[in-house]
Amino acid sequence: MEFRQLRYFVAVAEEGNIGRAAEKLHISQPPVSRQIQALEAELGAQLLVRTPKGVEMTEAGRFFYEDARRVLAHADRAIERSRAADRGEIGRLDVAFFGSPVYSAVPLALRAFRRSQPATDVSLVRMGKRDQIAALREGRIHIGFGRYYNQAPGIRIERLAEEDLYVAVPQDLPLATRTEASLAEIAAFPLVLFPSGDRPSFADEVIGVFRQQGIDAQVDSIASDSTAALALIATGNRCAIVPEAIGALRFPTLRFVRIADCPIKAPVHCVFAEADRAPVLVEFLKSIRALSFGARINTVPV
Amino acid sequence: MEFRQLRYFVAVAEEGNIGRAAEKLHISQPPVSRQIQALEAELGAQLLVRTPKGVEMTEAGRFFYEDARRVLAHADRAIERSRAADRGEIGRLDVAFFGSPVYSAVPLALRAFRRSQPATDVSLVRMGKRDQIAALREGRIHIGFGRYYNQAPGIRIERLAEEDLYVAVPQDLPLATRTEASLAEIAAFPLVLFPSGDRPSFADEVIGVFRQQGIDAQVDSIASDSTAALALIATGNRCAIVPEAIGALRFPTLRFVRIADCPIKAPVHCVFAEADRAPVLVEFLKSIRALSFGARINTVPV
DNA sequence: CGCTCGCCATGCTGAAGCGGTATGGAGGTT
DNA sequence: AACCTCCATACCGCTTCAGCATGGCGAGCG
Repeated sequence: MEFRQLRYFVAVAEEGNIGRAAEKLHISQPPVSRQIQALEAELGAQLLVRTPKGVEMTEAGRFFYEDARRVLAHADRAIERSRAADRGEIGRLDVAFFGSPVYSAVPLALRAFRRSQPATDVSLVRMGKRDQIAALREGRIHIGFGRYYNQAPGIRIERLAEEDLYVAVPQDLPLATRTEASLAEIAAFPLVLFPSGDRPSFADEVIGVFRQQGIDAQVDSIASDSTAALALIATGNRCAIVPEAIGALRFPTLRFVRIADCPIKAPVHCVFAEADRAPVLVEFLKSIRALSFGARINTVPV
Repeated sequence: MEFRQLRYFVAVAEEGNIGRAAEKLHISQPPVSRQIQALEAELGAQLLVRTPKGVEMTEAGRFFYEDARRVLAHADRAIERSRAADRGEIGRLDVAFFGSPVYSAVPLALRAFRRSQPATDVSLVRMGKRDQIAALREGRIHIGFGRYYNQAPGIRIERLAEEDLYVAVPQDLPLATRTEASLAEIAAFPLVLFPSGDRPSFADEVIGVFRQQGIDAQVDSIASDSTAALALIATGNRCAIVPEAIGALRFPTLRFVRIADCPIKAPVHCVFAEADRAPVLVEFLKSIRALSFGARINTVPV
């Protein structure tokens, strides 16, 4: 069976006349007759009864007509869908994240993408940074979000945004009422670092800042992630250096104070496989590159 | 787009390797490569990425693979359905009836047909005998049931069954308690005939019987149909000659008494267009010809 | 580092299928 | 009875397909 035969048959069925159908198909009449005959022969069923006025469908013909139309329509849809998939308009984008970007850059990026490609699906999983690289290599994810990545062959790292640093302090400390604090003032308190796990991490950056400034910071503990760190601080008499995005976590007994003399910012990076040509990824990258993350992230926390 | 391309692509997608797909398709490798290329060119989308180990589907390829499978399956179903329709296994049978056969032969016939071809649909409409002939000619119905038909060109009339005649009498007449009655005895009462409308009819037959026997029957009235006739009789002091099938109508104040010396029976005929080759009709005729109507119709009425 | 192997793409050839023109045949109409 | 309409058939180029042989590319191995 061939699509040609379906198209010819549908035309004949609708015209009730082989000659007129041939005209509509912009070919001559004999090929239409022959293709219909071949079709009937293959089915082993008569589809049309030839009358002096033209043709009429048999019961088998009526059934086949309905199906033929559906098959043709289905085939057209298949073409359109594959093109849409090629353009990144449909399909699933698999995204991984690690750490506090989940509070800021990740939702902004996903929202922008789903707005530009509303027919796509997005899956989002938490995944350590090393795991993200492995998953990218195996094609399990298209893109990962996090703060600090090591260079890796075949993996592209792009900086999306930078966030100012804040210090998270219990509300009963005098520092909590200030609008700004200096690193030296912060160093008076035991410091909670995070996250534990893959290096380098935000914890390393924070240590580096104090070292660079020649300030002797006292490390209280290393929490697994920012949430755990804030919970620890809420026990009192500790503080933590956090990226602005953490302000999204509104612990009732904590305050976030801007660090006045901080020489660094907390970056947000995305990682993806250089060789990945998945249209959804291409479209996603377009949409996040068009985004201005800074403007929205820098809404004042707390 | 061609079915060949869909089949080739599905094979390649499932094998992940053009050469192995070609083997499975029992052709050589180059045609498969070329058809896939042609498909990709037509879609304007890359479906496969060529790797040293074989091929992998792109996102567009995965979408197209799913659709291609469905299109092929749909096309196969279309073939099967048209064949089934050709065998009379699916489709709709349009049936008309007139008069009391609706109480006996029609349900038996329909039941037998739906048992042998359970996937078919049946529509049933009441229609006068002349209308039936016209509807047969225009293809609006496949078959009609009734008692008396005039010969008509192109229309085939087949006798299906014959029913004994009974007299319907009010229960308060002495006749009502008898097991048999003679035509002469019946003629003592005013007679309700039916139906009115197209001739010849059962009313003509009943009149003919009395005339033939030299009995002077007294016609009370002509009812539109058997139900109306029975309702009239229930008013008292009248009776009607009815086919056995009418016994299905169990009016509480009526009795049905067998006619001892009746020289005729009431036939049930079906009519259909000689030229009608509709498979559902062919199958329906097979199933009713295999039926023995008599045995079941002659269950004792009342 | 070069060799080999596996896989896909390409060029060429013979054969099959498709569409076009011309024509025949059947049935209904005037 | 002649004509008309419509479908089927015969024949002819042309396109397209499958097969064969070969080339190119990347991965894996010695």
